[in-house]
Order: sequence, then C-alpha cells, then structure tokens
Amino acid sequence: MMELTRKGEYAIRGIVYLAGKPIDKVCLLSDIAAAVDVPPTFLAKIFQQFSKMGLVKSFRGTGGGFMLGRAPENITLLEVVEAVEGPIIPNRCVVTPSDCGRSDFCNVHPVWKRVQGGVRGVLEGVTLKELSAGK
Amino acid sequence: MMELTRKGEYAIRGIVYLAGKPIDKVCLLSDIAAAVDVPPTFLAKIFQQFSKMGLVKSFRGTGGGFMLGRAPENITLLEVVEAVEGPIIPNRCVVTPSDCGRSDFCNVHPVWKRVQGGVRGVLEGVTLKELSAGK
DNA sequence: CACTAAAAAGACTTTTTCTATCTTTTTAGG
DNA sequence: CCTAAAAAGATAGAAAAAGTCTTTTTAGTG
Repeated sequence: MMELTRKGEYAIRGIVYLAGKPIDKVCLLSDIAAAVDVPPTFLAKIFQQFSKMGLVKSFRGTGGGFMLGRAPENITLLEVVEAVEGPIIPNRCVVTPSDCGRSDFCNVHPVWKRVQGGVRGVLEGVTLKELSAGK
Repeated sequence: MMELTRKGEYAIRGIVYLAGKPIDKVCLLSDIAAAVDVPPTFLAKIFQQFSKMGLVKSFRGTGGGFMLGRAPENITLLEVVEAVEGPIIPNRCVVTPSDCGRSDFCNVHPVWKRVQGGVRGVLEGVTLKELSAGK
C-alpha cells in the first residue's frame, strides 16, 4: 500500500534531471524523456502540471522547452510529489472527518494525522538540489 | 496519494469492533458488518485474510463466528493494515532497487526508505487496545 | 442421520483509477 | 508563412479496487 504511481515516479525523474542542469538551460521535453526513460507524451502531461504550479517554466515554439522554475535548493520533494499526485492523504477521514460518520468516536483518526505529518515531514526535508547531486 | 483503500478502512473498523468485545466472545460476521457499516460479503473476505494471519480465530457452523486471535494490546495497527493491504511500500524501488535500473545513482531511494520506516513506526506504535478504548 | 447455521473458497461483475497515446490548438522564432 | 515546440483535450487499453454470487466445507442440533 501507499505506493507512488508511475506518474509520480516519472515526475521525480524528470524534474531531478532538470535540477541537474544549469538553472537557465532550456531543455527539450523529448530530450528529458529520453534521458530519464519515460514516455514523452506522458511526461508532457506531467510537465504541464509542473508548469501550472510554477515548479518549471515552459517556452513554446522554436527554441522552446523547459527549465526549473526556482533554484533547486528551494524546491522540495513534497512539492514535486504533491504537484502530480495531489496531497498526501493516508486516509480520507484526514481530509473530511465527516466521511467516516463517526469521527468524534474514532481513535484511528489521529493516527492517520501522524502518518500524514511524518510523510510530509520527510519529503519536505529533501530538496531537488540534494537529489540531483552526484555521488 | 498514499491512500488507504476501502478494504483497509473496513478491515480496521471490523477488527477494532472485535477488540472492543470481551476477548472470548464469538461474534457473527453479519453482526460485525452491520455494526461497522460494511458490506457483509466484502467483510467476509477481509476476515478470511485475518484468520489466515492469526489475527482472528474463526469458528464454522452453528454458533460460529469470529473472535480476536490475540489480546488487543498485542495486535498493532501495522499488522492489521499489512494483513489486508500488503507491505508498506512508498515506492517499488524500496523493495526491488533493480526496478528503477539505476539504483546505484538514485538519491531518492533512501528518502523512500525513511518514509517507509516512518509510516511503519507510527502504525506499529498503536495497538487495537488503544483504538478500541472508549473516550 | 438429516437439517440448519455459519464460515471458506472461488468465480465473476462492475466501477474506478492508472497509464498511455493521438489529435488539434496555441505560441513563438526564422 | 513555415516550422518547432508546448498546451489542451479526447480517447483507449490495462490494471486494480470494490463488491456480489454461488458452491463447498464444517459444525452443532433435534
């Protein structure tokens, strides 16, 4: 359970690749896709989402492509993951307590809150700079 | 992302209900299902899994039903969740590093390991006894 | 023994989500 | 105006989740 989807995996690969390039270098989607081994059409969708969130900047037309929207040390893995997968929600009761009907009596609720906080904490503590750093 | 499935949610509801009963009380599946508002046929599948893992004991025939397999303070939420959802795996690379092909160069891998450890730690620290305790 | 109650097991259906592709449109440069 | 590239939208196939139904096994009871 709790598994990242392909989309999320691809998203990370793609943006980490970008983070490893000079900040103002414009990269072709097709090049990124080839480099990180992701279907180009799928990666296109992912980068569109990134673009809307400001995580990357896009340029259309000849000479167009993508570059990172901010310095890699200012982009956390949490942002990247949530950009394409949506918020970290271990159980729906975390977002709408009314969902399980008996929220007032549910002792499990706070546990999911802790899980959520834990996961978010870990992902928030990692930046693209660290992830793109060579060994 | 990282969302518990209905199956997992139902599983927790069902076994927490059992944990709130006297340890040797045999409960009918149909009663449990009605009490926690879960489709009986679905809950049946879930309890079959519990039974195989020893989390509950089952009795067939007249007067049959289910009871908790162990004292509620000795069953953790982690066990319950993993019994029906499988292991906590934030990303497949955590289980088979070869999967992403370039495991040796992947800085993300240890992050997922930490997420996995964090989630497991939280769930492992909670027992059915605590979950079934009234307010 | 025959009957009934209850869980176990397996097959099956429906719905939803994921994964991926294709086509058309918009934007920009040469 | 032509070409390059991303944006947007529609669609399709595959897989997983959610749920149901039927048959079988097990056990108690009159």
